Amino acid sequence: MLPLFTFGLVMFETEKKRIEERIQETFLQNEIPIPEDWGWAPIPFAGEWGISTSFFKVAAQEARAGKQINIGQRAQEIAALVANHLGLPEGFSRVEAVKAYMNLYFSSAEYSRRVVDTVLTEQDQFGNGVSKGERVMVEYSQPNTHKAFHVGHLRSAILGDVVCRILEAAGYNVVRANYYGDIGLHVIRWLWNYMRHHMDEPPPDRDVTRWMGDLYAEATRRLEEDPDLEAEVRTIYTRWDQDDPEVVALWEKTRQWSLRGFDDMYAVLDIPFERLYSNSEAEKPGKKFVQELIEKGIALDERPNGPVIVKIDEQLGLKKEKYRVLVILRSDGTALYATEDLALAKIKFSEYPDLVKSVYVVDVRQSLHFQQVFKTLELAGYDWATRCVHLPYEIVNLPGNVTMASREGTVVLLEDLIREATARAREIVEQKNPSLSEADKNTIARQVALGAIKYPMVARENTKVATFDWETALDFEGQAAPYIQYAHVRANSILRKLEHALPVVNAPVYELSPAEVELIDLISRIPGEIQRAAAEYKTLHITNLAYQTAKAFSDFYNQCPVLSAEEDIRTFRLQLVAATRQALANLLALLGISAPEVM
RNA sequence: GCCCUGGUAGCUUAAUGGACAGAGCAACGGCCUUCUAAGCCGCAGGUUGCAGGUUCGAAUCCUGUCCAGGGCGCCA
Repeated sequence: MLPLFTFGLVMFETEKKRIEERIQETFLQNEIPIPEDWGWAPIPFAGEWGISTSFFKVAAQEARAGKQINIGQRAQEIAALVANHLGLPEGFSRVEAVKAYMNLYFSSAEYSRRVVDTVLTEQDQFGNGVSKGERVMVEYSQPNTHKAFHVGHLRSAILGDVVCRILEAAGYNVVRANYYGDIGLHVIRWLWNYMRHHMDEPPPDRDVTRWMGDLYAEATRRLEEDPDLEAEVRTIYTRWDQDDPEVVALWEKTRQWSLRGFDDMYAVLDIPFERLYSNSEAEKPGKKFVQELIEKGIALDERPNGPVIVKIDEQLGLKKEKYRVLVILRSDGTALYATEDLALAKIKFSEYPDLVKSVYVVDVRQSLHFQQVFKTLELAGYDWATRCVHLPYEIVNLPGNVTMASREGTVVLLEDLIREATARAREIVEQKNPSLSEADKNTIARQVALGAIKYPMVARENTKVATFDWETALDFEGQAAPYIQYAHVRANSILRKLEHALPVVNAPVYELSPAEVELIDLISRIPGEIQRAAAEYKTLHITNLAYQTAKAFSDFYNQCPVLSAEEDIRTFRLQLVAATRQALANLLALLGISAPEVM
């Protein structure tokens, strides 16, 4: 059963209900069984606007019940029967039964005005669902301190941010969470290198994250050259574990440097967080929790000869291996990611007991890990464990399917990407709009660059590997964010030329052209697509719709003159342009991309 | 060995089990004294990896197989 909100039909709920009742009457009168599942779809022909349904399922049901029929023919018969009985409902201009489908074409006058008026009334709220009164937490980004922030880290940050924006628009109360990897062997290696070779060196004013990453790479190099030095690293780890004041103080100070660098980057990217967690804070609760699991008999303590483990499949009585074995504490008693993840989930639900979902935006390589963690929590008796969701995404690779690695020096740093993209966008603004002020040119360049960077991260299936290459990243044409921004700019440009205020209500509606119908149709789908995207955690539905709407507007722009049109047409077109500008701005906002006025 | 993803035009990709598989890039040919050409139009380009099956109907579901990537008790 398809949810009713699918395909933006939310705007026409009342009409649809009435029609469904009439269809049921037809079925009863003709002794046709009423099908279990019923679905409406938009009419898929460009420039045609309306709703459509098919009767294959009903006919197939009759065939299964023993009737000797040709399903295709019978379905068409039923479609014709229903269409006849239905007549022409109010608000529709045409009803047809064709190829077993019944197509109901909207009467453009009434519906187009309704769509345009709704957008212009609701403005930046257009598309948003009513509050669901439910809270959802989304954890995303999860950068490691003392390391660089590269393009590969971008997907979680941007995907998570956009998922949050979509959930908020859909009517959820969203808690945006980050989870810093601020302790672990990588951090200690960094500290070791700093203490031995850079003690008291201050971080640079700019590009702190790059510098942190450089020192980390240096540490790795030194340790590779002389593996014996690992002993020194382990000594520092022990000192940290035992709360040695010198090590802890240095750790806290340097950790702040990374966090400051991340804050700067999140500010540039316009990616906010509400609750910050770190694995250092989950470490001690994690160890305590492991102890509880041992006492409950869920975990098996093999120390000192082995680690603490949970034999999940055995606990569940599974014959085939599925969840396998999860190691939750090292044999030397130090914590693992799993230790901390168990505790963190508990912390989240004790802070927000009403979470209906706790989402983890983490790359796909950790799928098994999260299944294990969630299942272990379930075994421990926490009913909220089933509300934990791993939202996996594929990683960002370099051309040739090469994974970025700091050690290989193949990483593309976020700072560099933003700088390059902005410079490129700046050149183009200079060509297109030389008369703008320097400040405006810079702002626009920044908006275009960030849009171009963000869009490809959310405009593909989460489960598909993204490939980063400079050429594509710096291409501002075609199916990309600048195309959508440009459509917004053009709409704005028409409206700016108005001498008087936009006429607000009851613009007369004339016989609309296909380009106009297409545009209105797409705008009307926004509320439904937001719900669908939220239900499936799929940003792709929004990028698709944003691109299609921009494309429809470009068609309209080319085919339908606005300012030079005669009075009646002009009035409605102006409203349509205003509605489109609003719709595009709202869609871009959902993607965390700014909508420039000029570019 | 077991498990999870993906495989659609030269490249990047879209498509709720449904009406002719839709775009962008690249190539080629057009369109700026007309609301910004970061645009538009045209032209091409596909046995949806392969083989079976389910279904009235399969890119989509199932089975097998090939290719690519990933995961699998003390990495994160």
